[in-house]
Amino acid sequence: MGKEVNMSEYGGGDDDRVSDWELGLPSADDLTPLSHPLISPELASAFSISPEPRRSMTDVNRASRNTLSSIRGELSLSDGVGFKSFDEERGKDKDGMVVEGEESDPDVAGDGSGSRKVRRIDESCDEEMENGNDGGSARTQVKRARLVWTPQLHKRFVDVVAHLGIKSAVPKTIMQLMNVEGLTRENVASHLQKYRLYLKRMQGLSNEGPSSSDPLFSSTPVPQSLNEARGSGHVPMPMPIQMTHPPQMMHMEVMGMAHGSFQRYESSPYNMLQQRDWSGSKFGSVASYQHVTPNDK
DNA sequence: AGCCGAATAT
DNA sequence: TATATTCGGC
Repeated sequence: MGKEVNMSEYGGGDDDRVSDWELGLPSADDLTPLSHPLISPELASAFSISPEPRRSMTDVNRASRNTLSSIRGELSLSDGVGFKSFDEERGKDKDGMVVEGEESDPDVAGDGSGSRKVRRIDESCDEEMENGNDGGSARTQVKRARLVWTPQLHKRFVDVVAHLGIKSAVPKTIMQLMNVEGLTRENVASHLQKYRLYLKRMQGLSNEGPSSSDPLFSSTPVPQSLNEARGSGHVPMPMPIQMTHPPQMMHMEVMGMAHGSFQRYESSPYNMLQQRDWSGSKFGSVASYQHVTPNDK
């Protein structure tokens, strides 16, 4: 159930890569045993912290699958919909996971190991508000958490847009090519809107007239038939995006952050810190959903 | 109907 | 500010 991914070979070298990758992993002895609680039960109960989500082997296996699938090119946003199992916690599993601190949380980058802060662990159940409506449709749409455009996600977005050319770079197409599980057209549309404004500013600021050196405006014909890639149980192959030109970006620290900068995507320390070599054709960035605390109750 | 893009909302 | 949602046009 769920989703079957036809994992025939993509390139063939994947297994080797994974093996290499595994060499770098800590041995089982180095890891904190699953059974070992990070917070003592007393402490937990004292603070009304939910008593250890208790990771089972099932959980571990699932996380493992997620990681592997992202390695082989399938991105996925931690299931935004419906389920929020606790072990999907941010900052944990999934290799290059970027933790976006919401509100107050200045440390993030620091510790690579050890103490993960215990931040507001609450609301074990906030879905399902009762609907006193009469009649019938019991469809309660669970609200998705806000998508956080991590540098990796954004990079993929930019790559896809660049390779589509400005013309066919519309939300639906972009979404399809990005091939990120859970990413919606609306997500992309919203981001695209902002991105276009950003490009417009860049264009107007640097020099007048449509610069043909900008890949985005050179009307790249859509490569192949990227439509029709769906319908049949065909596994969407991670698109081997390689850019003809480096992404159009400049360091704009000089102009101050008032204008121009598209967030800090280009210079995020996370990039240096934990970006593997995405060069080539494999992708592995992961985005995270931020559960914006709606309202404490 | 579905998608897009701008405007507006959170 | 970043992202979501709404709204009008196609």
